[in-house]
Amino acid sequence: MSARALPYRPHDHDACVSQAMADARAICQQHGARLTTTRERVLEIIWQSHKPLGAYDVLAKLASEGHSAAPPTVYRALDFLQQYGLVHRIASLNAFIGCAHAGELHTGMFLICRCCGNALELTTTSVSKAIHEAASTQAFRSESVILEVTGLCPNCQAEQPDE
Amino acid sequence: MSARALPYRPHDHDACVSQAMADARAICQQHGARLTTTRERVLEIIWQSHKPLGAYDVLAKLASEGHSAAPPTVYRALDFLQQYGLVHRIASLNAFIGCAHAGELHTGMFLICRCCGNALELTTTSVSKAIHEAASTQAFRSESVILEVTGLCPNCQAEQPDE
DNA sequence: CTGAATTTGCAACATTATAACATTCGCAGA
DNA sequence: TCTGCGAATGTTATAATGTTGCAAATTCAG
Ligand SMILES: [Zn+2]
Ligand SMILES: [Zn+2]
Ligand SMILES: [Zn+2]
Ligand SMILES: [Zn+2]
Repeated sequence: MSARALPYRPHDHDACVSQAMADARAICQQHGARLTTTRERVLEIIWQSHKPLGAYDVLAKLASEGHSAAPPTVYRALDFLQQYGLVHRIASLNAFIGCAHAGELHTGMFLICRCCGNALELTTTSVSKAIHEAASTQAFRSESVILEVTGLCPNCQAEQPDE
Repeated sequence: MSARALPYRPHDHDACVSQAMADARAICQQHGARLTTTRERVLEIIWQSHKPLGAYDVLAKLASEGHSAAPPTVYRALDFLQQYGLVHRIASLNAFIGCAHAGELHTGMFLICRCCGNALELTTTSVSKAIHEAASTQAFRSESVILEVTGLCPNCQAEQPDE
C-alpha cells in the first residue's frame, strides 16, 4: 500500500494496476474471499484508467474480450469488490473506480475533473473530522459518507484558463 | 429565510411548506424566472415531507391529482428548480429534496437517516473550508460538491439502540 | 394583433440496476 | 475418488431512472 501517482500526470500506469491487483489478492486472501477470474478481470478493467467507468462499459469491455456476460455478472462482481473496499462507486456519475487505499479503513473524497474525466481519491483527516463533527452537532450517527467534488484538475485548468 | 425546524422532530410542517413556497416566489421574481403552475406544484410535492422524493414519485403524485404528465415534465421542472437553488438532487438516492437555504449561496451537506428516510440539510463553514483546502493541496479547482452522509438520526438511534 | 421565445405535451428511447431461477463450480468430508 | 453442499455464475426478463426530438400551446413584448 505505497503512495500512488497522481492520476492527472503521465505515470507508469501499469505499476498502478499491478499494485492494485497485488493488493486485491492480498486482501481477499486475508479475508478468505475468493477473487475469481471474473472478479479479477472486472477489477483490472476498472483499473484500466483513472476515469470512473460505468458498469455497462465494463460489460462492453468483457464482451469485446469474448466473455459474453450479462449485467448481473458485472454488478455482482462490483458488489463483491466494493464489499472488500477494492472499488468505489461514484454516485454522481453512476460509475466505478479502483480504490487507491484498499485495505486501509477510509472514507474517500473524490476530485473529479469534468474536463478530462480523471478522478483522484484523497483521504484527508481534517475533512473527515469536520464532517463528523458537523453531524455530531445534530446528534446524527454517521455511518457512510459520499463526498464527490467536481471541478478542473491542474492540467485542464492550464488548457482552458477561465470560463 | 428564517431558521428551519429539524425535520426529525414533529413540527408545523405546513409552515415549512409555505415558507418554502414564499421563498421560491420571491427568488423567481427576483431573477425574472417564471414559477409556472407545474413548477410550483412539483416544488410543493417535493416539500410534502423532508424525505427525498424520486422523480417518478413526483410523477405518480401528479398523476393521482389528474394531471397526466410524462417524465420530461417532471425532470424539466426539477431542472428548473435546481437551477434556481430551490431543490437539491441527492445522488446516492436518485431523489430530490427541497432546499432549506434557498437564496443563500451555499453547498449543502445532507444527513440522511437510513431508518426514517428524513434528510437534514446543513451548511457548515468548517466543512466547506476543509474540503476546499484539501482540493487546493492538489491544485484542483473545485466547482461543485456533493456531500451526503448516511446514518441514524437521533430519533431512530433511540428506537434501535445498537447494531 | 403578431411574432418570437419559452414552456409544455407526447412518444419513443437510452441507461442503469435488479429479480428470479437454473446451472455450474470449488471444496470438504465420506 | 465420489458425493453433496454452498458459493458463484449464467440467463432471461423486467424494473427504475433519465433523455431526445419534435410538435403544440402559452406567454409576453412590441
Ligand atoms: Zn495510474
Ligand atoms: Zn478508497
Ligand atoms: Zn417540515
Ligand atoms: Zn440547499
